[in-house]
Amino acid sequence: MCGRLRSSDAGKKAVIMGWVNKRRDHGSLLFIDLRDRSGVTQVVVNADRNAAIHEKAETLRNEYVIAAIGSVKLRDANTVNPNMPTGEVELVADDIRILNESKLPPFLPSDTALTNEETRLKYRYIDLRRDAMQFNIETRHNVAKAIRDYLSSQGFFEIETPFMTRSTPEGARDYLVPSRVQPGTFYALPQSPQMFKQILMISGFDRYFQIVRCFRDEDLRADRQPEFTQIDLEMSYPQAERVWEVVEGFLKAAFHAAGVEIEPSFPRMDYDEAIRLYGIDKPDLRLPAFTDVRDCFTAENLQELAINGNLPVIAIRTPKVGELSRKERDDIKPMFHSKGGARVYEDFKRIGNKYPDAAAAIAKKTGVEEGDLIVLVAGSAQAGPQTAMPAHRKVTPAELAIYASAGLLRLALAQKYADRHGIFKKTGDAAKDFRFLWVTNFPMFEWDEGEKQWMAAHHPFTSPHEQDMGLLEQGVESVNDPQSTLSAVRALAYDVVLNGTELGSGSIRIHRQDIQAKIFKALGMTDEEARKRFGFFLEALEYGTPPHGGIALGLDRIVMILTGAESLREVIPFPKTARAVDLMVDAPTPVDERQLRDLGISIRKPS
RNA sequence: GGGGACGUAGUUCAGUUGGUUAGAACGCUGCCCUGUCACGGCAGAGGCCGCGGGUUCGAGUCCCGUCGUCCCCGCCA
Repeated sequence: MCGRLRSSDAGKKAVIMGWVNKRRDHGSLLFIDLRDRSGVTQVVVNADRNAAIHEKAETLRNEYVIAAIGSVKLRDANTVNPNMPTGEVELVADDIRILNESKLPPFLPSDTALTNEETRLKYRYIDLRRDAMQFNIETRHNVAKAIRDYLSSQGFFEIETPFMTRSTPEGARDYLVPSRVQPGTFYALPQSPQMFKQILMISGFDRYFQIVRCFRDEDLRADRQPEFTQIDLEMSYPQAERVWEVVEGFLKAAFHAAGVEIEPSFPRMDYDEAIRLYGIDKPDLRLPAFTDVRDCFTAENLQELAINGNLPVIAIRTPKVGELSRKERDDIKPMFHSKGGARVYEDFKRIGNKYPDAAAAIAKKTGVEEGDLIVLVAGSAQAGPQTAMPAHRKVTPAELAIYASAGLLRLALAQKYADRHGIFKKTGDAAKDFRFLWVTNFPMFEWDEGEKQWMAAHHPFTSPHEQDMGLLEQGVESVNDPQSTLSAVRALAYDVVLNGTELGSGSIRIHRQDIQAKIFKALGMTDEEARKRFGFFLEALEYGTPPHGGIALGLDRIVMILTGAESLREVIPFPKTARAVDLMVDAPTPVDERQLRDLGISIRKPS
């Protein structure tokens, strides 16, 4: 209630409770800013009016919890504070009750400079009192509620699935939960409810959703936590487009709940095109696309520069960076992570001096403007042997190496010079600030050079394209061959991308047991192995499985983008550090020998 | 597994070429102050310079190791 008082409440009696945000002591007149989740109101205590209350108010300290009882008064015109929503009124205290005292916290919620994250995480309950965190958590609630309401209105049932389930060796590492009743065996926490939601389709709940925690034991990033929340959904008999409509619908509702009006439908792009234009399968459309400028050079130019002219020569344009100093140019090279022999030419001026014709052609083709930075990425003329070069794929591995290296550099440059080009700054125009994209037609399989076998690019339950069934048939006959036609099989898989962040990923699933068997075979699994791992699921597929498909979106990431947060930790109340530690509760910890004995577990000491 | 940044008062930071007693702001404590809202004034307390070792007459500063936080690559069906 602290933040709700307005001039219309003037004259009313009020009781407000909250934390002492700030005390300003003027001797016999003192002011208390009282804070709760709704905001801050100024409480006035005057010794002339009530000496006993004033004396008590003088003992108040930051973060004490108090009740202030009094009447709401319009402030005199010269004491109105236009910077706060409650600034036209104040509460004149008739009584102050100290509900609880507080030790001096290591930092104050009202501090302007942000304390280091280690301290914030250890004292998370203090950190969460901050305005910004209260706003993030409130936004999260509003977004989740809007999605629940929207999907419910579209006939989806929210159905829970188990957290203690079966370990599947594919994909991310599992978090394991030992069984006491059956020592030596383990449950796994779900990486996603994938198989359960498909089984729900087989069970006749033709529209399912769940806002559900998922667990993956992999290394963390700013946008990756070991436990995270997905908006998971699945529907029967859909075309991919129908799934997209549903997603666009709930995202519109979710963004509306956060005060942002977006207008579906979102643009669509083939995976191959995303790679060619942006070097990544989650393009940030706010930044310029690549330009392939290999035709701007003569054959002699390319030879002198030791560039392979049969591979793309990528011009990365970063707008409005301005003239770079020698040192700034030198700093570009370390930002470049070369994959498969790709090389960077960061000094475009030098190329301009040596090859003025080429530079002019490049400038024209990229549409460069005054102050834009151009950096070239190309393949080495002495490129090593192409070990895996499926002829069927539109983008070959050698090309991919160049596109991918350039894609990472494009983002790194845009990040580094964000202050100069200002592209990431919010304009207030949702169509510019939030660039959504569907990326479609992912490859079904990717060749794993280490394991010497094909892996599912999405997951093994994804349906191949109807037109590519022939390639699948042909490909399963040579599953150990990186040149196999499996490379050309497209999946009915799709990602929804926002500003370069993958929000979610889904697919139309396989509903026929014979095709599922072929996929497992392509992945190098024998019938026996497939039965062992997924037997229950394969069996279910044989009892009248409807065609079905779905998607899962990261709730944390959606809220992160909506709130402008720099990391997921800002939108998760109790997150973990980069080493997957909870600094507040201090987890994980060793456990008692007795607990281990019950579970039949002994710890192998790391050597 | 690899690369990088950081670690100094409760907090945010400064600390020169290695040189006497390690500073500032905010916060905190006490006193003063009747219209402040980043209130103001006076006085004061507060330091294992992350930890361990080394070089040196002398280390916050240089070297090695280690711990912690953050970012990136790998990894994340």
